[in-house]
Amino acid sequence: MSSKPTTITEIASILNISASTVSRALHDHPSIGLTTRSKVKKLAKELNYEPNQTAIFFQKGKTYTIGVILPELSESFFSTAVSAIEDTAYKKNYTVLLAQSHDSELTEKQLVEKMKNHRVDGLLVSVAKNTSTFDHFRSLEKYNIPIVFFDRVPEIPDIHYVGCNMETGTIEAVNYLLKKGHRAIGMINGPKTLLASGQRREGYIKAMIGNRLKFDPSLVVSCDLTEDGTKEALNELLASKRKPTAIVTFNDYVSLFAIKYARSLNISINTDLAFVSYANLPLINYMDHTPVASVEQFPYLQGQKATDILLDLLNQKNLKTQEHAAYYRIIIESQLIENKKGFL
Amino acid sequence: MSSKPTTITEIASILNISASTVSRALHDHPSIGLTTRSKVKKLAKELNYEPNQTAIFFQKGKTYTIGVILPELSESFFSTAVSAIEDTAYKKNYTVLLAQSHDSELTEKQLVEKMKNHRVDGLLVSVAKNTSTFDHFRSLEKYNIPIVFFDRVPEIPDIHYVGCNMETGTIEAVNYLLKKGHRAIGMINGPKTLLASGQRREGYIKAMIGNRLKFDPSLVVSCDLTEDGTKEALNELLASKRKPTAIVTFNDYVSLFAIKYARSLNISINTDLAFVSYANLPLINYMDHTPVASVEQFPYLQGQKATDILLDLLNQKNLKTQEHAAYYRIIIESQLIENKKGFL
DNA sequence: AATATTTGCGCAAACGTTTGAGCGTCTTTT
DNA sequence: AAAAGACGCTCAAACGTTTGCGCAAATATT
Repeated sequence: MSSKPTTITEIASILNISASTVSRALHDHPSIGLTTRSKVKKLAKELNYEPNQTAIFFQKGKTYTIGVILPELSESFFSTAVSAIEDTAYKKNYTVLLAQSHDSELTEKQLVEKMKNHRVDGLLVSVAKNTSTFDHFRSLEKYNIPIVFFDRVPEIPDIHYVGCNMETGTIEAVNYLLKKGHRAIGMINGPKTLLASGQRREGYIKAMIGNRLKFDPSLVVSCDLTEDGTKEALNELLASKRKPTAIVTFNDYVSLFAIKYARSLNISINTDLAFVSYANLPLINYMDHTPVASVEQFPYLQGQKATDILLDLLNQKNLKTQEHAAYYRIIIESQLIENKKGFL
Repeated sequence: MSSKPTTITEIASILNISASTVSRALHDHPSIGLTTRSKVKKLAKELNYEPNQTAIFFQKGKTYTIGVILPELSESFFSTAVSAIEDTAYKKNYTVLLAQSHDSELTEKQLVEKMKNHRVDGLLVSVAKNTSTFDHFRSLEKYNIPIVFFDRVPEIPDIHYVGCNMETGTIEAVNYLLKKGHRAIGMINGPKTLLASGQRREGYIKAMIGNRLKFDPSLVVSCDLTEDGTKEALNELLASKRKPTAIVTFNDYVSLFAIKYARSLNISINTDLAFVSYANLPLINYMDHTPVASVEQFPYLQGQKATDILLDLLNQKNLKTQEHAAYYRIIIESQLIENKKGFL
C-alpha cells in the first residue's frame, strides 16, 4: 500500500555503486561516465525516484521557501500579485509561505517573527497601512534574510523594492479631468505613512501647476481607507469653499464608498461629481456607477518583478557575494485607463 | 553581520552536556532533571535559540506542508477559504503550499504531480470545473498522501470532503421566490460534472414539487460559467414557452453577467426579472443591480473544516492507525441571505 | 618506456535533530 | 546490607543528500 519512496542509496546499492555517484549522475556532473550515468538515470526512472526535498533543504541549509506578508489576500490587487509570486517562485522550485497582516501593525510584527522561525530564505512584504516603525524588518536583515517590498513600500532608506509610481498616473488623471473641463478637483488621499500617498499628492500638485493653476491644499484630504473615513473625507471636501466637481480617490474601494455616499446625498455621479480612481479592479466591470477612469497599478507585474529580485538576491547570497552592489528600486509607471463600459 | 543561528549542539557544548539532553530538556521530557532543564531553557532563551525546522522536517520524514489546489485565487470565495486554511494550518505549525489550476484539468494534473514531488503531507483540493477523470488523485493515495476535497467536490466514492449542501439553500431560494409570487422560475445552472450542479437541480425540483407545482425541465439550463455562456443560457430561458419572471443562477458572477445582459435587453431587474444567486460576494455591496438574495456557502468555515480534517488524518497516519475508520463527509448547510441594501 | 594528465568513481563528513538503549548513581524496599 | 527500582544523563544511530578530497585506471604526452 504505502510504498516508501525510492532513495539515492537504494539505487546505489542495486547498481553496486556509491551514493555519491548516483547523486552526481543525476545532476549530470561531468566527472561521471556516460554509461553509468545512463544506467543510473534509467533505473531512477524505473523506480520512480523523486529526490527527497526535505533532505535537500536540510543539507543545503535553505528552505527554498519565500515568505509573503501582505495586508489582505481577499483584495483583488493582492490576490493577483500572489498569483504572480506563486507562478514565478514555483518555476525556480521555491515554495510560497503566505500570511496576512489584516492591516495590523502588531500582527505584521508577529508574522515577521514567525517567518524568521520558519527559516524562510527571503521575504516579500507589502506593509500594513498604518505601520509606523520598521525595526522588525531591519532585524531580519541581521539574519541575512533579504526583504523585497512591493506596492505598499515604506518610506525608509536602504531597502529593495518594486513599486508603482503613482505620480505619473496621478498627473494623467488630473490632466484628464482638466481636459474634461473640471477646475475644482478634489483628492481623497490615503494615510500619510504610505509612500504612495505622497506620490499622489505630488502628482496632483505637479499637474495643477503644470497647467498654470494654483494648488489649493484644502482640496486634498487624507482618509484611513475605511467606509466611515471616506464619508468624513467626502464631507470635508463638499464643505470646502471651492466645492469640487471631480475627485481623485486613493483606490477603487474608497471611490466606491464615496460614490455610494454621494448618491445617498442625491449627487449625480459623473455629472455633478466625477470620480477617478486607482487600481482598476475587476469588480468595476459589474458596477453601474463607477469612476470614469482608473489608474492601473499592474499587480501581476509587480509580484513578478519583486519575486525575480528576491530570487536574484538569494542567488547572490549563495555565491557569497558579500557586497551586493546596491539596492534594487524598480518603479513601474502607473497608467490611466479610461473606463469604457458598455451602455450601462 | 550574518550571525549564524544557535543550534542544540552549541547549547550542549556550552553547558557540557549532550545534545540529546538539550533536546529533551526543551521538550520537557520527564527524564530530565529540573535543574538542567531550567539551565538549558535559560541559555536557549539567551542565545535566541530557534529550532531548525528543516532539520526537524527531515528527521521526522514530514514536510509539515499541506498543498492546496484550487481553481482561482482571485475569486473571493477561494481567497477567504485560503485565508481560513492558512490560519488553521499555521496554528499547528503547518505551512501552506498554494497552487491554482485556473480551472484547467491538465494544469490540475500537473500540479498534483508537483505536490507529490514536493512531498506535501496532505492535500486540499477544490477541483477544476471541467475535471472529468480523477485517477491523478487516486494515485496520491497510494503514496499515503491524504486528500480532502472542499467546495468543488467530485462525484466519486470513497473520498474525504467538506462541501456545502446546495440543496437546502436552493429550496430556500425557490421558496423565497414562490412566496414573492413568482411562478415561472428559471435556473441557470453550472456544468454537470460538478456535484453542486446536481444539488441545485435537486433542490429546485424538490421545492417545486413540495409546493405542488409541476417541474418544467426547459426552465433549467446549464452554462459554463463564462460571460458568453451566461448570455446563451439567458437567451435560452427567455425564449422558452413559459418566460421566467425570476431566475436562480449558479453563482454571483453568473448572476451579474446575466443582469448585465438583461439590462442591455432593457429588462428591468427585480421587477421584470428577479435574480437569486449563490456565494454572497462582497462586491455585491457595491452594486446597484444585484440579486435580491444569495445563498451563503461559508467559505471560511469550509476551509477551516477541511484543514481540520486533513490535520486529523495526518495524525492518524502518525499513529500508524492503518485502518482509518471511514471517510469524512462534512456537509455544511447553505443558507439563503436576503440582500438588504440601503436605498441604492 | 617512463612520466604526466585526465577520467571515473568511492570515501567519508557534514547538515541539526530525535530517540531507543544503556549505564552509572542515588534512593527506597526487603 | 543487599537487592530493586527510579532518576538523570550519555551514546550512537538514523534520516537522504551533497561535496571536497583522494585514488586508481586509462589515456595522452614526452
